[in-house]
Amino acid sequence: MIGTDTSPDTRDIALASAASLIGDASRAAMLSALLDGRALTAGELARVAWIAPQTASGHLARLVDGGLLALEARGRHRYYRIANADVAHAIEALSAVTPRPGPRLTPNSPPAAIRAARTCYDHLAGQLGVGLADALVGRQILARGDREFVVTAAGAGWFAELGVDLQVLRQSKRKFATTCLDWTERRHHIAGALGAAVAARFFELGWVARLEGSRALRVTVAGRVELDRELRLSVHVPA
Amino acid sequence: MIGTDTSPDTRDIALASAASLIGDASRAAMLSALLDGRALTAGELARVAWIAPQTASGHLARLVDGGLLALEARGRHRYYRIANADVAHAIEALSAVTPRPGPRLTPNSPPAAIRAARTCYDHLAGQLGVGLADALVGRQILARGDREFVVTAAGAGWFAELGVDLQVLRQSKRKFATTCLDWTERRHHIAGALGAAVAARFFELGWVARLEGSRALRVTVAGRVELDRELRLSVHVPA
DNA sequence: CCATCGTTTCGGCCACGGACGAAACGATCC
DNA sequence: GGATCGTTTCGTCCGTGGCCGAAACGATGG
Repeated sequence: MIGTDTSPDTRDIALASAASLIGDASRAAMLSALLDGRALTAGELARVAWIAPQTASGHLARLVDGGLLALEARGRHRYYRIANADVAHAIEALSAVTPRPGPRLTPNSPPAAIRAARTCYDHLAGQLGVGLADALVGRQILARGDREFVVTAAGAGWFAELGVDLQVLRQSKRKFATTCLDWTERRHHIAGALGAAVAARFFELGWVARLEGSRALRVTVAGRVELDRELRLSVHVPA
Repeated sequence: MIGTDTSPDTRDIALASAASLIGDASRAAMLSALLDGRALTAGELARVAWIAPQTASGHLARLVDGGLLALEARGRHRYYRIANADVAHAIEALSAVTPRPGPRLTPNSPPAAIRAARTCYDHLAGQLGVGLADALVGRQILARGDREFVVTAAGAGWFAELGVDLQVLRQSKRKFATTCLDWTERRHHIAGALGAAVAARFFELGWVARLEGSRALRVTVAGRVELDRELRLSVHVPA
């Protein structure tokens, strides 16, 4: 016997409204494009979704109103980005549900490039992200906590060498170094302020570069050399 | 510059279609009612969502077709349940996105009962689930792996005493003991075959009981006594 | 066999909302 | 100031989809 006469739960309509915001092809395309944590302009998002600017504008307003996107006006451009990590996580989780179960067709596994290395919101994910986390834990630069990573005493030096200022990161309001479950690898990688800072340094140092029009990353030759030298971390390069 | 002319990605429409299936008030109510892993009949689900049976039937067919629900016909009843853990996880993640950000209204925190103890798909969650996982790890009955829990040599005896046959569980096709991130506690609890078996034993032993019409659980007096005796685990009882 | 019950199929109504054209708005640049 | 560009607002069209009444279907039970 089920709650025989529970009136419609407000929690359920919250669920439904969030889902229905994502559940439109145009909005899904835009959200998907924002999933790497960058902020894009309304016009760019309109092109991503193949719709007219005024249509995109309407969608974006609804997404902001629903708390899924954050808006930052800069000059005559308006930059939209994913509002917070919860939203990113929900979208990732949704894309993990198999459209059609059973022995139907090929499981439609994600392209090799995106499994090898990508950004998740604003930090590194995929085999690169997971491998990095493992390597740092293995070298006792990080310790794996319950829901977060901790920088060891010895590890602080390593981050300083990398050019990441831990003091600054700790002052931010953001969680320092949370664990984030990777949807292709099903293992944890480093999120939070530390994860974002490390990813930023990797870009600055030219160790990784974006594959255009995708969240996938390419590990550069320099990156391969340095990651192997620093951490004995070898990154598989997809064909 | 964004992927200037990437044609509409099939991955995006998969995301959109999954989300739009959840993004209807009636379907959300039904899915929410099924989140504890039970199988309910079409009629029950119609009452849950306050719609006519024929309307529910249409919704349910679409959910099955979309791979979100599994269907089991038994006599003249048809039982629907959540298709797999990925779907349950996506729904949980979606309900974690705050409908309205910022200092708008009350953060609308989940009711105390549901934070204290509930089922997640088919295993224990909330403070009870997280506390249980912590206690088992603390007593070295379980070891916390990267994406799963492992039963220690000493721990096997404890599960035998509880009445959980690990041999049988290991033969199932299902993952043995995965970690599942709890959306209220933001910490891991025990999912997979082991999580389900432990939850089932807790019900059988009368340690927990369902609060009717909800996923929330009540820890019985017997359960409190035994959990404290076995694991020094004290469960907070909400007012 | 007929009655009943749970469920699904069919048909039709109606509304929500996504699409774009046109136009207004606001910032930037000359 | 005037031209341009990115963006939003307004108005309108139109298709998708949720809803229910009626009826068919299939299993159960007398």
